Amino acid sequence: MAPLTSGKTLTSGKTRPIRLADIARAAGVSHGTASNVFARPEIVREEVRERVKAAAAAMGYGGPDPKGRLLRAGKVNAIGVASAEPLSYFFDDPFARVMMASISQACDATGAGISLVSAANKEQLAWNIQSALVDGFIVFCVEGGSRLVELARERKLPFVALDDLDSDDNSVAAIGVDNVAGAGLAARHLTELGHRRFAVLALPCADSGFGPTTQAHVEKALYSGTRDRLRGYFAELSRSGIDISRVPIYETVNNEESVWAGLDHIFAGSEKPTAILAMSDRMALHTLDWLRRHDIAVPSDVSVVGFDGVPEGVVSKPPLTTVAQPIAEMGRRAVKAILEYDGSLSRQLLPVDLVVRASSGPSPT
Amino acid sequence: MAPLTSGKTLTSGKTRPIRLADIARAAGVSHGTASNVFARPEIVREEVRERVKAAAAAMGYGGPDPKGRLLRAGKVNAIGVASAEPLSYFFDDPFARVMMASISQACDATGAGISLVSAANKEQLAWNIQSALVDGFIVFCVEGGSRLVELARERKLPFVALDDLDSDDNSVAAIGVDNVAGAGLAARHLTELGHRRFAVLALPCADSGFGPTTQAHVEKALYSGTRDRLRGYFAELSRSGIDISRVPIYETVNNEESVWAGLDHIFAGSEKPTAILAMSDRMALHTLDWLRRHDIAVPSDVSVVGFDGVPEGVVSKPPLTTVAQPIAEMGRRAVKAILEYDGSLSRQLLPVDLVVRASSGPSPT
DNA sequence: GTGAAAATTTGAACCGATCCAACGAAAGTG
DNA sequence: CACTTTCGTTGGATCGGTTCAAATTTTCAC
Repeated sequence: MAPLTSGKTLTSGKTRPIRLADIARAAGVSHGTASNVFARPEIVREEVRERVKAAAAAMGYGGPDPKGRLLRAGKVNAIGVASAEPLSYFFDDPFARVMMASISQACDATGAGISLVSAANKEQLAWNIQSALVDGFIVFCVEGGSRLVELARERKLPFVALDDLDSDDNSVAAIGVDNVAGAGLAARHLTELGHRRFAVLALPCADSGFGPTTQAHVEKALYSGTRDRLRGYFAELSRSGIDISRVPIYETVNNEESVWAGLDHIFAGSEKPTAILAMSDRMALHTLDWLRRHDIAVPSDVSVVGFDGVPEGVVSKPPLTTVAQPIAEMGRRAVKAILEYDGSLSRQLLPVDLVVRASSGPSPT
Repeated sequence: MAPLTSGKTLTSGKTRPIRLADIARAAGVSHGTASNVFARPEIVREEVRERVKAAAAAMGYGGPDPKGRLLRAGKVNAIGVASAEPLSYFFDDPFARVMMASISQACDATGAGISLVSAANKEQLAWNIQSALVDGFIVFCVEGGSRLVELARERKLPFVALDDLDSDDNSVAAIGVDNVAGAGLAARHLTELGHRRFAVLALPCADSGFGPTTQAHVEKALYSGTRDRLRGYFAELSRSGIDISRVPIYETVNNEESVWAGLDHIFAGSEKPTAILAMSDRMALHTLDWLRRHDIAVPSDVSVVGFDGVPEGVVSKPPLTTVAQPIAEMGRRAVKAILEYDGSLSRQLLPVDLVVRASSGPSPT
């Protein structure tokens, strides 16, 4: 039906895109008027308007190029969401997905677009952040968060770190939850159920891969959430008189392989835990899979408590007890912080909720 | 630690961003040289380079603004992914998610970014497409696809329609599957199992909401996939001697509410089906939920066959028999089509696969 | 027919960079 | 010492629009 006009014109073998100026010349009007025809048609006399539109159609003009407009307007009307993981993280990871759904709803409501910024390797990341066409960044702070924050800060654009309220560096705008308190809630829930033998599955602490680790090592974690959650667990366990130095900690990379390796390791010992504290629901869900495959009953043999509150935890077998973050609220606030940036530095600590479902129960011993 | 320089300077109450030209002046070099310091530092004499960098740091310059670079460079190095649904569709819908994961992997591999383009309402959509800073579009063609395609076409940028190989309009680059053949596979699978009483859950045909519909109405569906899948179902059922005029078709909007309403309607009749043909896995999964809640056993009472092949179908109760699209391959090809656009019009029809799992079995009658 | 008010149109300035031909200075060559 | 290279730097052109004050035309009242 519509002709396959290319928007380019063939001149001596070379092809050049059509500009607004070309249309203006063809229609015999000034650039200003031509621009108005597209941007504010109502102020242009009808006859002229039609003439310009006809010229545009005849030449296969695709409308004003946003690249040009952008420079003058200054605002891109899009926010960048950055992570140090590959782009597919946004669609694969349960926590990221819920967060993104919330962010996108907030963006939709205000008409802002979303640019996904990420990278397979570190050099690429820097370039991608530096050249992202956005009005601000929301930074996902898992693994490699601090570098990301540094890069975002250098752009001198509004940005907010998600879930990385590092108490050591409060010069960064951030929205997060009280990881210490949340972890404490999880630990207390289990001690109240009579559990005395624990194991912790930790989020990545360094770029070092996965394996058994120690409290001292976790204290140096790049991602403050990892550190704070461990502090929360241990503070609560100590209060119940549990010798935390004997609680095994296994550092994972938040995927099935490393979680299963961790459980293999933890359950190989002689003093098997009756309760697993997982720093993410994703790890907790992989744990449930592993336990089922090893015919260990949940929660009668082993209790599992996650962290995050992702929807998959509702339908897992059994449904997962977890520390729920107000993910939707965090997303909304992050978008608001970028879009309504006023130069101030907002650091918001949101409360978490212990959601008790069927993966936790009284200690068998 | 780092000072909270704002990248803006305060002049008589007004704030103005710092430009490369400001740095050049401060450092006493031409703007050409200042540009080189950031873009090709190796061709600038070290002494000068350091001086410029120092000036930039002192003034709180955040590096060359990509907005400026963009205009000159022409390429955005990002592809737009458009849908007529709200932005959260990309993170909520199982099919979209798998597709996006594949698209994002392909983008990561080439260093391209992703811009999500979408809109709550129609006017917004047009504007968003017209002003998206992208090098090309991948258009998700469910509901409202044709309008989207038209909008994308007007931008005169490379674009490819996903899953909308409308046989009536082959002037559009598209990557899709053989919907007729795929639907045929599903229907034949069920007829071979002895089923004779069918019901069809259809994807949206018009903006008209949901409710019972007819073959004639579906023929006019905006989204060609809906039409073609019905054609495929009915061609195969007819071949088995089934009176297709008596097969109920219920149009849904691909969500739980409309699917459940459809099933309420279908199972309210006297001639209850033994087999449900769902045009998407999402609908099929909602169907499994509905059947479980109504104590209708799958597959012994009713068989269900979906369409898409999303991962959720593997872990559903029972696992879903479906017509699997090569989603990952489609995503890869779509990205390739945009990034390596050479002016040609590629229309690719990919094969589908019947994946038999536990949601289909012999007819009870 | 005239002057003022209203409606349109114009054209230059600007947005913030990159690119490149030309130029100047330093280094190398015979 | 004159002459060619080589290296670094300069400044103007360009990318494709938008904006706004000023100029021009049209409309309208008297």
